[in-house]
Amino acid sequence: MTAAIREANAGEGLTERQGAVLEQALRLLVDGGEKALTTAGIARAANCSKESLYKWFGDRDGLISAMIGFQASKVRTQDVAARALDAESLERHLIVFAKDLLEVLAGDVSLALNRLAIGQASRDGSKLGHMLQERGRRQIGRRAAALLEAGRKAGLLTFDDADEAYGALYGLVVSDWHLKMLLGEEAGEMKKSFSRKAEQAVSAFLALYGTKR
Amino acid sequence: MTAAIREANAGEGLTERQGAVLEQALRLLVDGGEKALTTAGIARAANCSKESLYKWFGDRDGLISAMIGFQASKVRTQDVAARALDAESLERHLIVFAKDLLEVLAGDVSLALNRLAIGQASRDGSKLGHMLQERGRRQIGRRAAALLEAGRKAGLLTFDDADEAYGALYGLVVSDWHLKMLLGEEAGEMKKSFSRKAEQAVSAFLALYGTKR
DNA sequence: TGCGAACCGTACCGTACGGTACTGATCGGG
DNA sequence: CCCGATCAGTACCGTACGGTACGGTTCGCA
Repeated sequence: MTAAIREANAGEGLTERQGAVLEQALRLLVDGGEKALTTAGIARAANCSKESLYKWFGDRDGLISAMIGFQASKVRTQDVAARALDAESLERHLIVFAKDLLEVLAGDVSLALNRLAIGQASRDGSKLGHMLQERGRRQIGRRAAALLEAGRKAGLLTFDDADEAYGALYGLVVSDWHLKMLLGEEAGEMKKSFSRKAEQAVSAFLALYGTKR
Repeated sequence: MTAAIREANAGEGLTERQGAVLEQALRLLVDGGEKALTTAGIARAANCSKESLYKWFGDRDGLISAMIGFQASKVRTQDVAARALDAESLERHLIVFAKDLLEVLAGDVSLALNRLAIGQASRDGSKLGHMLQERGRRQIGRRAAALLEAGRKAGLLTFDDADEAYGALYGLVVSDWHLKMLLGEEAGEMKKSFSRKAEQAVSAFLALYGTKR
């Protein structure tokens, strides 16, 4: 935990103290939503002064941006070694990917940050939205793209447009669950069905884009 | 327009004046996001007094709830006549449904209300979220369920769990476009590809659940 | 014509937030 | 031992919002 934070700080050019402050800010956001994310509240929760907040992050928007960057740099998606790929291991990797995707999207920090960015999308020219897409989504997208490409190179998958294939995989896996969770549907019950959901989605995806059946 | 609003008012128990006020409030929300949705702003835009707003809707939350109900009752999804369904007409109906779904989700009022409900999901116990799901989503879901059931009865589709099949259709059609739009991605470019996207999604869906191929 | 209800416009109040300024304490280096 | 920098804690300011109260106007109705 602390090691991951220290690495995140290094990547973002933050001191350990600043990282701890951002951690508290994320906790406030997760617990109470955007309304709870006040400068006074953050200062109180993190035992720092408001003046320091403004010195370190400029203003409230800068602090929110730093929170997104900080959280993104904590999540590292390891690329799967793409060698020795057969039909069974491809399916296994796809299922793992699908479960990871569902669990990332259902994470409370991810949900809180997405809610925050969506709530500000109409006023800030979607700056936070782009940042969230670039720092969060794009990472896991690359991992999937690499996996799909490896499957294609191994003759296990067939598709012309990789983006289209990824879109189908994403849709089959996520469907409308993400939106339901963003709207506040209790995630507790859902999480137990993630495994089954992931297997079904991958099975359907392979039926569409696999070469085997 | 006015006829639709009058009908909406009747369904919601609103006077024409109140409907006009809600219309202005929706316009404010679409143009400026939640920040622009102030009681003073609504009163100014609708040429009414704040006192009337509180008299009619109770408080700000009541007004927002009324906005959701008002908008939902304006959109009426006509059920497709399910007779004389062959493979080609089923596909045509599915494509129309897919395009309608994408266009509804991309509508600026829908996006604004979803952003508003998502932004409040953490503080109000997802009351608005449930309302949006019940009044908006559920309607179009029923239309799809009826279509799928008709296809199954006609021997053109095969599935055990209708919800699962609908989830797959929804995911294939929408993928991550809805989230991208909620995050502020410009919808102008996207809309032109809705037709192609709908056809591809339906084609994939039929490959999964159709009996023909 | 007179009356009362509804309502617009505005002024008003309490509160809460973003951001700034000040004070005092801690601490490392010369 | 002192100096400068950093920072916590707090007080403070301007603003904007939700909600309420009040004067003036319109309009239906008896």
